[in-house]
Amino acid sequence: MRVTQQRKVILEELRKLSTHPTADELYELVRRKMPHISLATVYRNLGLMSKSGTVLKLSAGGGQARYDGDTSRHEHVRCVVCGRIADVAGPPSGGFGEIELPEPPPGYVIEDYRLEFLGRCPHCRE
Amino acid sequence: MRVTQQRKVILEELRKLSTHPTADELYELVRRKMPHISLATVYRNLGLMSKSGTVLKLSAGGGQARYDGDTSRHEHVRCVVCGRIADVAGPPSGGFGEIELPEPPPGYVIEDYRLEFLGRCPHCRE
DNA sequence: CTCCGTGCAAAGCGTTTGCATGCCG
DNA sequence: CGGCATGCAAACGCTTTGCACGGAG
Repeated sequence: MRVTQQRKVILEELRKLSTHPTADELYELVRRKMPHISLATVYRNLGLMSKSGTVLKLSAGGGQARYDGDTSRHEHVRCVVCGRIADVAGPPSGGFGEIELPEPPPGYVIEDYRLEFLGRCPHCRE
Repeated sequence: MRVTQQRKVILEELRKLSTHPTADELYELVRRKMPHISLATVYRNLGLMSKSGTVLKLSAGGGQARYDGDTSRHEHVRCVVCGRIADVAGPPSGGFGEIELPEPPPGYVIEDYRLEFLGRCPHCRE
């Protein structure tokens, strides 16, 4: 995988953030450093980097995907109103962080889990 | 909320299934009973019913949403290859089923969680 | 010099919506 | 009969893709 200017800037900007931006939020930021980059390039590289495990893709429930430059196992809260995501301090003490995989339905294999908390962000609490 | 023929058939068909169909899978089934129903109606009603809590919308990670006629709290496995969903027998013993909500980030309120297991269905195990 | 990666624009996919008609209550 | 729900088709939002050019190795 070639090291292009675009890839470097995309990853740098993503890693600076703890806001779990959407592709186009990140695009806007990257554009300040590299005004003629295209949104397609941002999508393409976020796609590749999430497949290779360099970044995490937090696919929303129907809306836009959000991306996380921190790939260590940690949990998130998603605001049910605006979709914003924040890191949850934990993990454990509560028992998540290492959830025991259950008995799979016949024929299935269970390999992993996905846990996310739902709530409201400061901006959406009315 | 009016009781129309369409709504009755949609809900009946969904409740017959344990396959967690997508909107268009359900549309195909409903069409056998009601050939001139439109896909928009299926979407509209699944939307309304999931908002009112009559059915569960299991929003996929970017792909199509799937729907569940069983609204009691239970967990699912999603096949990472084809997206198919099955019920997990549990819950507990493993400690999920009642996950303790963690300390929220400053300003946030945490109200609920979403847990789903990832794996492979019988059809996608190569 | 060779290709992979890029920019641009158009296509794709699931879902939603505007409008005129139809049917529930 | 009044008004919400439907069917149809077009619009939508996010994401992906085809193509010709440009820059990394």
